[in-house]
Amino acid sequence: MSGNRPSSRSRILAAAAALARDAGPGRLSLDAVAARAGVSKGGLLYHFPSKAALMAGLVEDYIAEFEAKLDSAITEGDTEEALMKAYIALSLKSLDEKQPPASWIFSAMAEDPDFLKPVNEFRRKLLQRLLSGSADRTKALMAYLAIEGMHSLKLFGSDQLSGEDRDMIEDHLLSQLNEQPTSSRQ
Amino acid sequence: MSGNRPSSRSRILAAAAALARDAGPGRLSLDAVAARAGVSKGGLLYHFPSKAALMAGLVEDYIAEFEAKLDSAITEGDTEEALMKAYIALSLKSLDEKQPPASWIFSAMAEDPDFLKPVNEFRRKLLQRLLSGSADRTKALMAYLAIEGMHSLKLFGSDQLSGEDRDMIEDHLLSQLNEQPTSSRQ
DNA sequence: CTAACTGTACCGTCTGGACGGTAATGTCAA
DNA sequence: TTGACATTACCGTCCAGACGGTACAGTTAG
Repeated sequence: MSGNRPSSRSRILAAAAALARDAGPGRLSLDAVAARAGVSKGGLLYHFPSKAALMAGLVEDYIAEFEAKLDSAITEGDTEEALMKAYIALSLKSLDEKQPPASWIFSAMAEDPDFLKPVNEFRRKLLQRLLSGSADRTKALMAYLAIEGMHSLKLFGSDQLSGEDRDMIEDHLLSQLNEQPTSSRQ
Repeated sequence: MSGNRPSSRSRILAAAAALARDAGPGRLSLDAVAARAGVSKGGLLYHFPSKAALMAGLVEDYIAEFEAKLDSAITEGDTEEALMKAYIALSLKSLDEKQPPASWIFSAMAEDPDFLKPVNEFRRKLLQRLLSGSADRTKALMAYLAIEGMHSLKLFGSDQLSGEDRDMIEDHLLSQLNEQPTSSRQ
């Protein structure tokens, strides 16, 4: 369904994301996005016939990109634990580097919280896979929540965690994978 | 600085929070808030002379309320660990019950991310206190991040966690408080 | 010929905010 | 006690600008 246009579509999406970061999530107007993408407003509306379509496109690409990275990080035949390992590495990498936060999420949320439903659905399935592949449910939940927490801090522009703290957490999460479960009930 | 007005000011704030939940964070207009609060727009502008002032009021009350609850939960003379215990209990309670999420945060974020600076600052200090009162930095960080993660899930309207999962996490977090630290470096 | 635009001109709606007015309550000097 | 004035707490109206979206004629590359 999603075409593999190399230039315009992705340039518009990138411009929208950059604009939400630079100008603030509330300043994400069609005019501003078009200007930033170097495209006329008519051209923007050609690719995304409404603002809702733009938001949906942002969400779609966001999920697809993450899924692709996750899939490529986990080679076939791996154990179920490999998924958790890949998820930890992938998340921490996106957190660690100077990669900017996905501030456009706030734009989508303000426009209509339903735009984020596909993301929630994706995450729900991911958590299920993570849990089913883990011997200790509590530890797996803690890992997932801690990563979610770091994403949240990043998203809200908080710099409460130092690089060393992040490394500590990563070490901790990875080391937990190679331990036997402690009192896993059910 | 913040007066203890019993009716109008707090009614407006409550109306704003309710409206962000019901109509969506992007629909938080002065007109809508005024109507919901049973006040004319002029009346609203009397209490909050600009939309920015409204947002600041929301943030201020949010922090003050949380701080008050935290302070009242921790009696004087308690050990440093009591703060973490109180924080866990307080957070989980606000997560567990049918208490609605603070969706107005998205409105504030869309308007201007700087509105959330006081919240980040408050949280930063809280984390410092939490860490300084903890023997095992990694465990304390994990606890903080896991709670942050649960807050994030709630805020984004995700229901990935069941009530049992939340109870499991709470048990885990509290049990961690009564254990000796494992390989605390530095 | 067609797809992929550009550019311009609009339109209706919503929004923050300014403004003037007003009723009630309080203050205080003569 | 009373009259003059000040403050508080609003109400109702108005407006300029921004916004999403439409319409359409023209242009350019394959």
